[in-house]
Amino acid sequence: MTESSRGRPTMKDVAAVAGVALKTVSRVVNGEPGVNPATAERVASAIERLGYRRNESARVLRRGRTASIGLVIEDLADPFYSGFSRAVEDVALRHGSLLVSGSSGEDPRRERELALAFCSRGVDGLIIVPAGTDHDYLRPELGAGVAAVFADRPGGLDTDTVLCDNAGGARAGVAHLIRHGHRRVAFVGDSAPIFTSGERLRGYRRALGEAGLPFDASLVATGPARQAGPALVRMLSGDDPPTAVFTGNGRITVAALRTGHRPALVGFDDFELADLLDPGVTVVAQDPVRLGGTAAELLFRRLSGDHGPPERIELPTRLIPRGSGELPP
Amino acid sequence: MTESSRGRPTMKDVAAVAGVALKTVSRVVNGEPGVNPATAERVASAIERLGYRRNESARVLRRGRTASIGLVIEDLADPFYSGFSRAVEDVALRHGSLLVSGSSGEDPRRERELALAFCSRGVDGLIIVPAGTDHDYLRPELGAGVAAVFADRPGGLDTDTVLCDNAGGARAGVAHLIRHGHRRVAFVGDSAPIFTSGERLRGYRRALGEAGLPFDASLVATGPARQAGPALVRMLSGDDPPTAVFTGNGRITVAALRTGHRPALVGFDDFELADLLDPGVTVVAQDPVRLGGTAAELLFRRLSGDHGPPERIELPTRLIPRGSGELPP
DNA sequence: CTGAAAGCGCTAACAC
DNA sequence: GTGTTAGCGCTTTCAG
Repeated sequence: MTESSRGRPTMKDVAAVAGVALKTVSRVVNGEPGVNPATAERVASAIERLGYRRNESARVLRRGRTASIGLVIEDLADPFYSGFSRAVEDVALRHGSLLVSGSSGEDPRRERELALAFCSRGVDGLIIVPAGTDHDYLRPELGAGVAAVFADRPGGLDTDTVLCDNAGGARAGVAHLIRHGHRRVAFVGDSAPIFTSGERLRGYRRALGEAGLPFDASLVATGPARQAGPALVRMLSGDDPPTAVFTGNGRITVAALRTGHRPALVGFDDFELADLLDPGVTVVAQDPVRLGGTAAELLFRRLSGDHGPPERIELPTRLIPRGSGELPP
Repeated sequence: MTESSRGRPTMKDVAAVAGVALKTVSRVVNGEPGVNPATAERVASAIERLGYRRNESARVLRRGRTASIGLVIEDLADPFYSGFSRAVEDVALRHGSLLVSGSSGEDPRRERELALAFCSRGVDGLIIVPAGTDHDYLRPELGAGVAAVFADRPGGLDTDTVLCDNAGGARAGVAHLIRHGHRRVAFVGDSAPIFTSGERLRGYRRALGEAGLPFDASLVATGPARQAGPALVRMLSGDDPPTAVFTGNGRITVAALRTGHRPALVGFDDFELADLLDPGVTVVAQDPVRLGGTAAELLFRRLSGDHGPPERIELPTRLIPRGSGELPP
């Protein structure tokens, strides 16, 4: 062994073996110009022989940038977010960055912990699906040069944000049901304080209003997905039950399907096999891959020096009729 | 501003503000014992005032450990791996570690790149779902003290490995079809060189053998998931078609369902909504969450100093009859 | 084209 | 209890 005792070889070890100065090794490792090809060759073979690999931690300490970005989402196991994350990963890869990620589980404290832990590790930028609304904790980090993009929901800071058209999508979905003759349309959605849930509820009310239908609070149920099924069953077995249901996200749509009841149904979010059920499930689809990709592109644009004013991008949704939304009352 | 020019405040800055030595700040930040409560309080308030946060890169450079682990999977967007990843994340969180992850896309070169990039960043350990079979590239890293666990498939190195009982599961699934009267059972699976695919095919053959049925190569199709549908259709429309199909993974099961044909079917891997289709899809379920959790626990056990011989754990599968596997020939 | 020296922010080892 | 010193492995000056 040539290197100093146990542990990985360092540039110093490589330099010793190649018979050059440490700085020359650095030049070769980083592909800097201005090294004699013969020297470079000697260094390269020393690197090979020693199995040398650059220590990123040391490099980061010196340079300040890590070529990594942090991602905070709600739950990696949710298909929506896993597609989203994969898109972010792909963009990161294309920009030579690694991805550090964590799930907040809709807990603002955990979101904060994760984001700050990522910053401590010197990520160059953050993509955050906000669990909370207060993001003052990020101020010092942004001041220190970390870029941040909010995705899926707006955060409590004026930075780049990528959303999808929640209200418009919900409005289109509910209007679709009304167009098919329904006058009592229920809304079963996520917990009310969640931004996307509120927006979708807003779209629901708007569609009702535009059709001249009254808003009936007894037709609205919001809460965690696991309560959605029972809530829907209660509604359907009450007096003057709804003939159609709009579900506020993919998990709730599935919960609704599991109740065994089959009212006319349009759900927010597309999901695998929606087309194979009987009837096929009509959905308002958003595109998690595009959402993630857009957020990541925005982030890397900032990282490469764009200092324009914060952008707010809203992606469109798409209504996909498959049968359940076209059932008559 | 008290701290040196722009950029984040350092321990030095905190020390200056608190009127103590740098080392005292270090003690407080790391919760080391032996600091006068009053002093600690002064330091704490200086930290608060300055918005100080410990620089992990510097800490890592000094200590050698990062409190982070690396995860290489096939595709984060695949529900199987997203459940798996989430389980790893949860265990990592419990051990105070962050997760750096990347998708190999079944490309051994990319697997290697990711794993080595993680090592360069000083991850304490790796969990790898091998895309390739040669893992010599990891030898220097293991030598330098990085722990590694292979999951879902064995790697080319004698380290801890967590698999599921692929052959046994497939055998049980195929036997189930045979028990329901089928004598011509097709196998549609993933590309042959993939470990899990080979094992499942082995289980298929074994079940045939045990039932005294001949192996007929024309009833076997292996390849990427997108070719599975057409291959199945070809089989079903040939002379003497199969009356039942065993599909080798979740994606292929879905592809089979999309063909519109409805032979008796048992699929490897459970998937959401399998029970809501008509008929419900009988599956051999493995548990990605348990697989990921087990791999992570194994890794952290090594990281906390267990030097026992490499373990190889095989998790059981579970046959879930739902209708499609009980159809008569 | 190549090298020597300084120092990134922190922790480990040892004083006081 | 607290402070001083050295140095982790690298990049950044600045000199040859």
